[in-house]
Formats: sequence, structure tokens, C-alpha cells
Amino acid sequence: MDRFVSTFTNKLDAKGRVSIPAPFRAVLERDGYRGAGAAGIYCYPAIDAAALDCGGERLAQKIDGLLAGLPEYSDERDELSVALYGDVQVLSIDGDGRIVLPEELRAHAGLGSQGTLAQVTFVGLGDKFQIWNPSQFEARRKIAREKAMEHRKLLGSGKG
Amino acid sequence: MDRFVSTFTNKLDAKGRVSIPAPFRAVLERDGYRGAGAAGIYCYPAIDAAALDCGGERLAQKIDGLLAGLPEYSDERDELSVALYGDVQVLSIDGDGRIVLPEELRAHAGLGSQGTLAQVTFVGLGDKFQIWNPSQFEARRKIAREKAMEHRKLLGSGKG
DNA sequence: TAAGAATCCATTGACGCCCATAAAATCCCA
DNA sequence: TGGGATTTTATGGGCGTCAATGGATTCTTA
Repeated sequence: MDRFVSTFTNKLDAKGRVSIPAPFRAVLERDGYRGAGAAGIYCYPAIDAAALDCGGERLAQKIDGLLAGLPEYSDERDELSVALYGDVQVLSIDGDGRIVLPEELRAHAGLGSQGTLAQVTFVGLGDKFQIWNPSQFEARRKIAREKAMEHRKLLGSGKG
Repeated sequence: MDRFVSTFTNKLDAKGRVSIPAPFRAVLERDGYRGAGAAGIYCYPAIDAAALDCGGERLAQKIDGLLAGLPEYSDERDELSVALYGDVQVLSIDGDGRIVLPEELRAHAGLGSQGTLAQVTFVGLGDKFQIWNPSQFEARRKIAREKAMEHRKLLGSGKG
């Protein structure tokens, strides 16, 4: 049972390409691999952050599972379907392990426009990973650490 | 059930490699060993100390367990995911029982930068262990002893 | 045919893997 | 029980492979 773990920062080149960190690629391959040429990741704007949520088959199934819990023809389900599926893009992974980030996704995550050189940060979150603007992620991480510190006693993780 | 116990100090070489103490290795192997090549340890900056927390599969499962209890799309979960998964690095153990400490982790623990020769101290803490800068750990240990002494008086106050 | 996209190729630098040596702990046997 | 032999650790170094990145070339399609 592989998970996406730790963070990596790679370069976004002039064509909008960026290498997926090798460890993440390995997880994706073991996850929902669909043959050499057909490999791809699901990617969509995170609902509550300036970042992109990404994952493989397992993530897609998880979304399916969420929706399955709602009544077939409810407004709730329709709205969630749109929110979750509507903005999803399937990004294919090229022979060198890279994806191309479309303009729309880049805009949401605060990554430079096409042609702009930039860095992007991949953040492992277990069964999915996120793509961030590095400096924005640093700020986010700082907050997360503070929160974690607060929760520490509750969690009992201090003594592990 | 094996535990990480006692402390060892080994050299960090020019490549940033350091041998994991043999006794710790033995515990890791019995813990969640996944075949020769796939062996690795989970390592992340300690939340409340200038040290690194390390462990094997058991530690990873503990993290999973913490998150599994939280609702799928909650702020709480998001933050903890970032704090827990985002900072974790999976360090693979080479054929000689060594790991490479990445720059980011070294910085947090006050170990020299790349190229710098240094020593690192491994401290057993039961089901995980920590990596310290030796002198910082000595200071820490001294305080711990004093505290322990105080507690001892409290604990043993009945008998004197 | 031009623009954009996808595929392929090349470079470089990091990392994993292997071996060699040295020190230390363990074992073995008289 | 003591001393030598053997095995395990720790540590240093070399080399090959793979990942990341930049650029070129081919393929689509408008």
C-alpha cells in the first residue's frame, strides 16, 4: 500500500512541462496503471486552496465513492458532481515522466502564465498529492505546523 | 516486540551518508521489512525539537491511523496531512546499512551542510528513534536527567 | 503551411550499488 | 581462561544508472 509522501520541487519549463517526482510516478504506476502509453493523472483545482489536487485511479474511485453515498437524483449530488468532476483534467504522462499543466490549472494554483519560467512544488498527502506555488506552499506549511503543534497533545503523537 | 534503545554516534561522510546503528537496523528489519531493495525509513523534522523523528512501517501506519479517523474533506485533516505527510521523507537504506540525510533535514537538526564532516547521534525512543546533533543532544540529555531526578523525588517520596 | 502539441534525443548531475579497508565485537578451541 | 581466528560494523571511495531538464524533430490540425 503505497502512498504519496514528502515534497519535491521541480522546474516548469517554457512549454509548461514539469517532471513528476519519480517516487510519485512509482506510486501512480502501482496504483491504477493503464499500460505504457495510456498513463495519466487526474488533476483538478483544490476546492479550498490555491493548489491542484492530483492522483491516479484510486483517487478517482474515491470521488466515485463519495458521490455514491448521495441520492441518485439529488441537487446535492448534481452540484458535487459538477464541483468534483467538472474541473477535472486527465493529464497524460509523457515518456520522460512529465505532464503539461494547462493554463487554467496554472492560474488556479498561482503558477506563472505560459512562457514564464517557474518552480512547482509537489506535496504528498497519502492517497493524493497537490501541486503548489513553492512560496505559497511554504506559508501553508508553516500554518500546518503550528496547527499540528496545537493538536499534538490531543493526538498523543508527542511520545509517538 | 523490539524497541529502539540506547544511543549511538556515527559519522556523517562527505556524501551525507551515515550508518544506521546495527541494533536499530535489526529492529527495522523485524518491523515492516519489505524485501532487500525496498527497505527504507520514514524520517521527518521533530515538531518540538531540533531533531529528526525516524521509524519504520509501524510509524507510518501510526500516521495513517491518525488521519484515517478524520473526515475526508475537513480542514483538520488537510492540515494534518500537510504537516505529517508533507514533511516526511522516505530514506532508503543501502546495502551497507546507510542512509543519506537530505539537506532540508540536516538543517532542521543542526547538522552541518553538505560537504561538511559531522557526527550524528541516534537516540532510541522505543517505537521510534531520533537523530540529533551530538552536542545539542548532550545538553538536552543533561536537562532530561535533572528533570528525571526531580520526578524521582516525587515518585519515591514515600520511601525517601 | 504555420502553430501548437506530442515524441524523441542528449546532457548533466545526483543517487544507488558495489567493493575495499579497518576497527571492534564474537566465537572457538586448546 | 586466554589468545588467535572469524564475523560483523563502520566508513571511505569508485562507478554505473536513472532522473531531471533543455532542446530538437516530427506529427496534427486548423
